[in-house]
Amino acid sequence: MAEGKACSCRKRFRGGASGYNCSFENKQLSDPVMQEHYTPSSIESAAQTKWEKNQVFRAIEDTSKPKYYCLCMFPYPSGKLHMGHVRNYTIGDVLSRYHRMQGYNVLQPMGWDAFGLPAENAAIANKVPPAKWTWDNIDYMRLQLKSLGFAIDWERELATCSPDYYKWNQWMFLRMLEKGIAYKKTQVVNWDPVDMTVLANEQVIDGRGWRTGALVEKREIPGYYLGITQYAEELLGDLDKLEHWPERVRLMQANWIGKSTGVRFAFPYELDGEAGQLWVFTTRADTIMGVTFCAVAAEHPLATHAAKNNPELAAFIEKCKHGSVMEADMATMEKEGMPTGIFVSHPLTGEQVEVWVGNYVLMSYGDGAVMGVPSHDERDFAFAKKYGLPINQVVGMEGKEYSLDAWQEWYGSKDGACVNSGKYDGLNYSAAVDAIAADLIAKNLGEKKVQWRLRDWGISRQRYWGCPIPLIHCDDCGTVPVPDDQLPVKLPEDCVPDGSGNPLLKRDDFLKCTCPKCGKPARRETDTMDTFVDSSWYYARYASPDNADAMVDERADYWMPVDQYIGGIEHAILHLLYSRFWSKAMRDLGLVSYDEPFKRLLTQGMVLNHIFSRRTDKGGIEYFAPEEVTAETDEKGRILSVKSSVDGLPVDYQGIGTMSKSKRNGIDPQALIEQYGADTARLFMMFAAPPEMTLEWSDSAVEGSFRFLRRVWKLAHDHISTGIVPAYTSGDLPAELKALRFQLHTLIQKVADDYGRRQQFNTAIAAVMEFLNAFAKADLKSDAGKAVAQEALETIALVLSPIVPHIADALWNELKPGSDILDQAWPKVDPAALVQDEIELVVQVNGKLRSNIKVAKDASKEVIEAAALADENVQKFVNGAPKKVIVVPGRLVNIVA
RNA sequence: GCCCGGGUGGCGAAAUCGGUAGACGCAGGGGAUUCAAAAUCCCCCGCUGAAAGGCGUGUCGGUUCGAGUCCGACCCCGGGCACCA
Repeated sequence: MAEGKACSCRKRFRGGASGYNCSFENKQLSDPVMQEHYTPSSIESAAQTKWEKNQVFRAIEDTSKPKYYCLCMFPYPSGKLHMGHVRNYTIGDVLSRYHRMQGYNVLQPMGWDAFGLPAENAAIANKVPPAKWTWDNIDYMRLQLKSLGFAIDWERELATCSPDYYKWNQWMFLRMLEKGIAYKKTQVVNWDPVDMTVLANEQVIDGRGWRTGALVEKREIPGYYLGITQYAEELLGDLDKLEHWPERVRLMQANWIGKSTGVRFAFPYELDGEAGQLWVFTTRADTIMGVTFCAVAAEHPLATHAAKNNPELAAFIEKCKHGSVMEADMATMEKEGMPTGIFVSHPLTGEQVEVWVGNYVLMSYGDGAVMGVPSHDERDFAFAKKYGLPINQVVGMEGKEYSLDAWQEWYGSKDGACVNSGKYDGLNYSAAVDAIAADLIAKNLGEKKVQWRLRDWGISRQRYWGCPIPLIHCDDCGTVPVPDDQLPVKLPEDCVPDGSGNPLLKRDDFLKCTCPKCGKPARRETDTMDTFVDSSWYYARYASPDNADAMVDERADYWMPVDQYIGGIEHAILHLLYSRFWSKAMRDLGLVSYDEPFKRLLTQGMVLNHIFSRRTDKGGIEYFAPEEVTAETDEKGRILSVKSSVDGLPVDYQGIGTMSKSKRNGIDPQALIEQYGADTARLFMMFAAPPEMTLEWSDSAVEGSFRFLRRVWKLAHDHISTGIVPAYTSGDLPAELKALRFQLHTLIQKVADDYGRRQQFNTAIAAVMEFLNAFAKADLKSDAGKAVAQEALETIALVLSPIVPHIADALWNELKPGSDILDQAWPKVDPAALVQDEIELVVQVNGKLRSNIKVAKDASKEVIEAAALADENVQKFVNGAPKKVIVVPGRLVNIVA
């Protein structure tokens, strides 16, 4: 059903597009004179129709050219494009079109990250099946993307909610199951006791369910995990190979993976006559002599045991089990604990140490228990102070006094040496760790261990709108994988979730099946996969989107890895790490041959806008779009108070944040495109800020981008209306034209550097604007002037074409009739144009700018120094002989007086 | 709380390797053109000062002939924190 839908809408679009393509050709024939005014709507539809008709962006494997696979993160089909999408896809389009001009065989595909929670929310709100809502959104957003004129190969379009696609999620999951990469264990989820449903983190607001307002509970349920930790070492090590990734992303991933080498050791104990061991992990084994307590997670077996005859402790444990599962909440909440009355022996001293239950100890990290060294761990220090536990200093630093009054930074330092630690006294950090580890190992109570912060990836979701996990539950055979020839397990597309649990549980036609092993009636798994699974390999599927028999084929060997990946910085960790892991898993199954899927990464900054909200009476949050509120501001423009324009009641201002559908603060680019055209929208987004930086939305500057395009059009029109001529190639020129050509050819270099190496487009645009200012001022009426004007205008069309392809196409049609700008190579720099005789240097005295001097390009240091000292203005600030003169070739002279 | 970014005129920003702070644009002011308006073109536009000059890149301190850029401490804003995508 999903597939049929996709096909029909593609046909619909093509039919619609061909309806107006004849107007373009008619205009060419009947109206050979260039329009005086810039009219984006006709220019843009003409260019887009031509591109679509000639299929110019179809990517075909061609080993005679270097390939360039340029990929933007595919959008979630939320309904409309927002400015973040325009930014993302324009960056990708500029890079794609630029590389095409540089001779690459370019692939730029597009698809839809089509499973996910918002479709279920929409279903709850509007009673529309998620499938219909999603496919309708895709149809609309595809049209929006097409109206922006991106050089996309639409033949490769995919949607993750199509069974053609998610069949391979299921197939891959079964292979991972066979290899032991996928496995089952319990997971902790947010449970809404009123709706009897699992909530996503974003559906929990201040510990309460978003719809019911009920206090959310933590609940342990079984789920499937992918063993990403099996790849932890490689995922960390290979970060070094990703030299074209931003350093900050590699850093974030390395910290996330979090390799720490330490010691895992045990506190022996005897409980009800039975011997046991409480295992903990620490990176600070050197402080082990300072242990004054141990803390275990609420779910730890010792806690459970102690709670049996201790109702107070049982209540505390119950309280710990409530509340959030989010790390941010865990880290900021008040650290609380309660003693269990159970004592364990210190493994080295034999001293008795009491075990506490701590709400800050995570069962999922390490062994679910930690040693407490309040003297040298800030969290333990606060905990000990709160509960009056002893604090024994065991690390000292020369010249530093240990005081129990307040925590000091150096207490946690690894730069000190052991004190009050018996035979370990005087040892530094690493020597102490080694000695203590050796002693623990000798006692059979410890081991050196590498601990990872990275946890295995839980992929089970108790939700409807996702890829079904291909398993069958049989009373006799247990959990049985769905055989490959029965894939895909198709999701029924007519369900309408109502917020109270997974609607698949009510669908007998989905649930009921026969056991593949014994043939008896059995029940299908109703959990679906995390949508990060869908996005972990779509980039590879674009290479072979039509293959019904294999996940990927040999065409992936041609296109992969992705040469340039572009997406929001918010994906720096999870999506990119999961994709890297999935690639390696595919490689180990022999499906692909690359180790890393993305060669070069550009992380664009988020597009931000103001967020307005109000509490609902149930304790949930209702968001207001910026146009639905009126704000009062102070003289500096800061928001003081906000009211709803509808009911006039106060609204909370939540500050600035990323544009998102859920927060209702997105700006729809449609109005912008309709008013100014796609080229202006594209130009403005590229001009407003460098791609990596966050961008606070403001629509006041759009006008300037439009004005610039109109100016380009007018200058070209003025030139063309007096007759086009061959572009200048060689011959003597007057100084003014020489200077203009110097600027033009510097511009070609500058823009190529900005597009290709720096990936910074705002400065490229500024450089073209600067050149255009000079061009407009120049006198180009002579024959030589006209030839240079032709050369300049052709060059401007070429260098701007990646950013504003429609106007560039139209200008090219006028400047070089009979040829297509898409077939043109990047303009060549004329070395003769770059020759300069004189250069200007800045002269500073004591680091302060005092003058400028002109010297011959190759003037010696002595000549430059003399010229600088001879300068009238410089002499005013220099009395007598200078102490020192610094000459920076080609830049400046600094005289130290 | 932890990890990662960012902070420069009224505003978006530039300064790419430590070398002219504010390119380019928006907004604003003045003028030209026009019967008028739109559009366009020209000039001004960090603060201070009559000028010479002085001050100025979140705050405080340091390194350097020279710091927006490097180092240390702090403040504010944004992103991520594993079930939003």
